Amino acid sequence: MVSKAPPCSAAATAVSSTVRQGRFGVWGGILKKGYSPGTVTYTALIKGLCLVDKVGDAAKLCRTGNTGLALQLHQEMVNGNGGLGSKFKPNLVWYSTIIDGLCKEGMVDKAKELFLEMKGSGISPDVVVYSSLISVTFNGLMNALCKVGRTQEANRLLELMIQRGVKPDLFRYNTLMDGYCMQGRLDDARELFFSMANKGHEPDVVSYNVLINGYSKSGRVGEGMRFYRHLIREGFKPTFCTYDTLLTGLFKECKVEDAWKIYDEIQEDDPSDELLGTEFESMSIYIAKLPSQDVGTWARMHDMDIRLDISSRSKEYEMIAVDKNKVRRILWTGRRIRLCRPSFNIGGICDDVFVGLSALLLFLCSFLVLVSSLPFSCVSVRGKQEERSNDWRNHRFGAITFANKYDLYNQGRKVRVTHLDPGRERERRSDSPTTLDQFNRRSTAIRCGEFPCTPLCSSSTSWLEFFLLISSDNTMAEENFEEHDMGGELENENLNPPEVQASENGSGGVEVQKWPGWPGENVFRMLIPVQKVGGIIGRKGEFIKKMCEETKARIKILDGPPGSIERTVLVSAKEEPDLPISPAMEGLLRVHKRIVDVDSDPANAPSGAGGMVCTRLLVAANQAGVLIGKQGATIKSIQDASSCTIRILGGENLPPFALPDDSIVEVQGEATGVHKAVELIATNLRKFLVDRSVIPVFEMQMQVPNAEANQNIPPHQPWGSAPQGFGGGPGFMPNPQYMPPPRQFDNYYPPQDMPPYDKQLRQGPPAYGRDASMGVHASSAPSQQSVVTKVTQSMQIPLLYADAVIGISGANISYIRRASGASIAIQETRGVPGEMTVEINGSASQVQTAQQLIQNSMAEAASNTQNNPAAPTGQAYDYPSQGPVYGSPPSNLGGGHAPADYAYGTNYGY
DNA sequence: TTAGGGTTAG
Repeated sequence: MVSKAPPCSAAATAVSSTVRQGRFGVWGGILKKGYSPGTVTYTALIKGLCLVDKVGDAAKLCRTGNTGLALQLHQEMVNGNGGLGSKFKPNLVWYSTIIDGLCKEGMVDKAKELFLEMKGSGISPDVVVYSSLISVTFNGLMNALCKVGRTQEANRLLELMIQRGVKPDLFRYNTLMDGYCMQGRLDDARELFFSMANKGHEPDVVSYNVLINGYSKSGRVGEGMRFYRHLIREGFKPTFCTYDTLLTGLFKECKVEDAWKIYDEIQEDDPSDELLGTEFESMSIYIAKLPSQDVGTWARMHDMDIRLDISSRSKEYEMIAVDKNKVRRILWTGRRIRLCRPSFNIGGICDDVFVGLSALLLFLCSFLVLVSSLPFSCVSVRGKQEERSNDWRNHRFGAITFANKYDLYNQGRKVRVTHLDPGRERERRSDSPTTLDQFNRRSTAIRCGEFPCTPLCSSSTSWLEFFLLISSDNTMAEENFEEHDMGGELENENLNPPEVQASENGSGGVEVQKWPGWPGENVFRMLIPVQKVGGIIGRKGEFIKKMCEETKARIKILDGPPGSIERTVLVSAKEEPDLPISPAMEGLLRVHKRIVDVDSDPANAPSGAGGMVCTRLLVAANQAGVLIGKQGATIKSIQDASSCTIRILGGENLPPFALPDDSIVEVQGEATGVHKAVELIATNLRKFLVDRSVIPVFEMQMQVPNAEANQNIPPHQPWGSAPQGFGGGPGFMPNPQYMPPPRQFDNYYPPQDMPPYDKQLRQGPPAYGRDASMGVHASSAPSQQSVVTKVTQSMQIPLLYADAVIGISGANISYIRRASGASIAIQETRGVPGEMTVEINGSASQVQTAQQLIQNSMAEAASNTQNNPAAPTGQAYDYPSQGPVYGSPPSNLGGGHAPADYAYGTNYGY
């Protein structure tokens, strides 16, 4: 702020005279320009305003951090001394404004003093004055140290207001309800809601929002939903806040399916895109906690066209395409591509310097494209690289895939690639349009020489971005974007010089090869128990050799880390698009046949064939997404056709040698069925093609031991054993609802990619497996809800620690809620004085995180107490109890009673 | 007759 006030005395004189002449505009302009007047000037201005009956404006000046001055002037007025005092007496507006200013600055006692003084001088406070005091009193309630006293104070004040004939207005009711909600007194809030109409105030949308918010925060979102339905029935238009609070509650309580329904409703009811143009915080919170392995949910969110804010996008990749006519944004997760509404979030982009830079570049590119006559299109591929992963490849491969997918090279387009590597704080770009071959060679150089598969920079994440400037007048039609999956992470990377080949297409014609290595290779990875390895290789390699010869597939059993119970069989072969079963599929099925001893002729089936077997395939996350299909349709159809149970597993189920983005497809059932399922799975996955040259990379990476991250995994199910129930395998806890009380955890911070304690708490298989195995055919709503298994845990905490756990203004508990994602309710422990019950609800990891954070808070408080024995006292807290458990709720409140039923006690101590 | 205050979400 500039401080260039004219010399004080001169200014004061100038102001006084200016103001007296009513020329406020001049001074308003000066103030707006950033001049900071000195006290003398201010005083002169305020006095001048008062004298010309602009009391409100004068008092407003006092409120902007000038309460001291205001009080001084006030005193002058009251005492009647000095120039102002003799001419101006404080009136209702003056008091009102000053009191409000004091309240806002936390000087409640001084505000009270003025309140009394005002009444003493015969000025009756009106609803505005009461409101300021009540608001501050209620806000003060959030302060864990004194809220009990403040509740009563606020109630008394309200009562006084009513007694004096000052009627609460709609705002007041809403404030009051919110106050009750903040205290967890939801039943009181609810009663007040229903009693409002009787007092001549129909609830408005804010009234509903307050209650929905209250219920959402207290883990009673079901009731929040009822109010939401009520709101709709009454013909109100929900606001952004309605939805965001409701969604927050639904996500907190893991009612994901309901949340999606609400989101659908928003889409239906919001054709103007008013609401959807804003990013839902609730979504972001949910998404931030969504495991990247949860492909189904990700895919579904993209199907639903859910917008993500910038932080949520860090989990995925974003492509922005600009061509001469259209600007499009494409969200791309798990390499599934989705076209979104064209929009740029400038505000969000500014959150991140690099992203801002990228956006700038992109805009420059788009500017070029749009204003110049150059027939260029610009495509940006970017994403956040996570430490210890090889995600950087995805971006580059994404760029290549993009170009390949739209056959840009073959159409004679030239592609200019710009790559930005902020981790190294330098920019690298190719200055001339490249051919595919040049591009590939450059990519190879990047991959081999300049991009180790280790963190690019010291921070845990860094942004990577590629720009393609594609010389074209081609229109990348929207439908092209819509339906394409982007294929595997290594898809269509071509490092070899172009070969000129021809292959027959389905109609018998000859089609020139589209790009070198076209169409690429199928790669399948099957996990097998080590004891089955011999059965595949055969004596002197006879089996494996024969299988390779007969199927034309490459079959390799990868080395595993010492002691591992599983090995990977990698089967690859060039795709033959016209064959119903590609060579690699054939190879995979042959290997599988050896594993499960299944015979194509059931008559020759060995005795084991009728038993239950379990086959596991390793697939990239995006492949798992494809297998699941829209609403789980694909996985269901495979299960139906094969009579098997198929589950997609991730996280702790992965073997140590799995790649970061891998999932397991586990098929359980009768051997013949499992074999059929494997065939169907392979059929679905054959469209994921990689260039031959990257297969060794695959092999190499899978043979790099990564032991420490996975050492504690419970042993996998024994091969071929009967499918287990949903209780989890050995090493899993039973239903966590009945777990013993939590212990102290020594190391809270888990490895980065692993949700804490999921290993211990996970119950049952992931949702898709479960839904499918239960034979759910109801097409309307497959239970996505179970994607996050809900757990409830209670902790008994001495009230001594209430302050530590809740924090000032609930700051700690809010933080814990937010950090853990769990829904946390605190209430008195019935029958145990001096203790409170903290009920935590959420996914296993959320609950565990919350528990740990609570314990941390307590431990910290305990150590502080040791250092400072005067610290926490055993004060009882009522935050945030559910229902009117604490204190004495206002008697006869609401519930259809007459207005006269408002009785808040009688003595108000002002 | 009005000023003056302003509720929910992040």
